[in-house]
Amino acid sequence: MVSFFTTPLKKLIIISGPTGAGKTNIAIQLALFFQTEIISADSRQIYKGLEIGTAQPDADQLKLVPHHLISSHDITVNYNAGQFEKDALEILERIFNHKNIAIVCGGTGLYIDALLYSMDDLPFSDPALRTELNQLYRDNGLNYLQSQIEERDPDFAGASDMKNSQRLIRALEVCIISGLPYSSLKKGVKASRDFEFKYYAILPDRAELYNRINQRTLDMIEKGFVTEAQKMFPFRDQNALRTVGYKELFDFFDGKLSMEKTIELIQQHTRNYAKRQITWLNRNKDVIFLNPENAFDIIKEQNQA
RNA sequence: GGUCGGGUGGCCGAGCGGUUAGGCAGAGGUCUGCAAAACCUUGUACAGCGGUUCGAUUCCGCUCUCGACCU
Repeated sequence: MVSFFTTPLKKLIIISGPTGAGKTNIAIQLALFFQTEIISADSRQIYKGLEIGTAQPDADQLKLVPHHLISSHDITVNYNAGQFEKDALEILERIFNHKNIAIVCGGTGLYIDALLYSMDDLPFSDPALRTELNQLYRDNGLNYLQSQIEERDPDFAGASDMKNSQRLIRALEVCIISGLPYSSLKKGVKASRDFEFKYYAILPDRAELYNRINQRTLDMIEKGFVTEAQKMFPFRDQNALRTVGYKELFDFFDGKLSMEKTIELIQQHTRNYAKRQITWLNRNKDVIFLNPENAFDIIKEQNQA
């Protein structure tokens, strides 16, 4: 029964979409319009020192609107989706204390899903165990991981990730920590959130998107991306630096690539990344796709009180 | 003009008388704590024309073409 005294739910507006679609600007415009704050959902913009290469909002933009989880972590930190879920919920609660609308902006689909739909209560990864499993994989190959999984979690063994060492290692890790099969712990039950959301994806047409990506790469170089990457060179083994742009520039520093080839590869790999993001968004029926041109107006209309 | 090498799918690149090279790109896809990551699916191409052969991308000849060297 609908009550007159039901307090209206707080609302979360998600601005996602592939890299280079123009999310940042739209999110800032919306934040200004709704007088609220932005939580970034980007697995790489979270790191300090990657300002140019991950296209973080610049100083002026950051002054316009309060941002969260931008340049907030040291590059030696191993951040992850589970942590993001916790952090984002916490920040969101603070924002909702005095605002009715909050904005999440970012292209890391897994992080957004974690926030919106929650993750099962699986154990976090244990660094020591993770290192050990990585070592075992290096020494004994994929076959070893596969046979371990077949033993501990036959149901998972039927899944399609049997050639994916990364997923195999995580599954094994969960089996070992919990003493239970990984697949038995994946309940797939969505936690209920005390806010409602609108999940938008900014999506230019493919040719336009690729043009933007190519141009933006050139702009980054112009802004000093090479110098920024040089500073990060000593940290190349950190997960934070397993990132499009930095990887290619590291090869350039190693003398493996010409600058021309480096730029070409950065553009190409960024396009590949964008395509994967689109694939991710496509399968989610909550996602509302919008053109960059009219996205702001439509979102404004759909969310005005 | 002569000699010697080469010409393989959008690109790189093996190979061989009869069997799928492979990689990259492109396209599509997977996705529960590394996600800008990791992984999966997808391409019948051998310069052209003749010849040899049961069979030629692979052998021979010619043509075209690229490169190197010589005159």
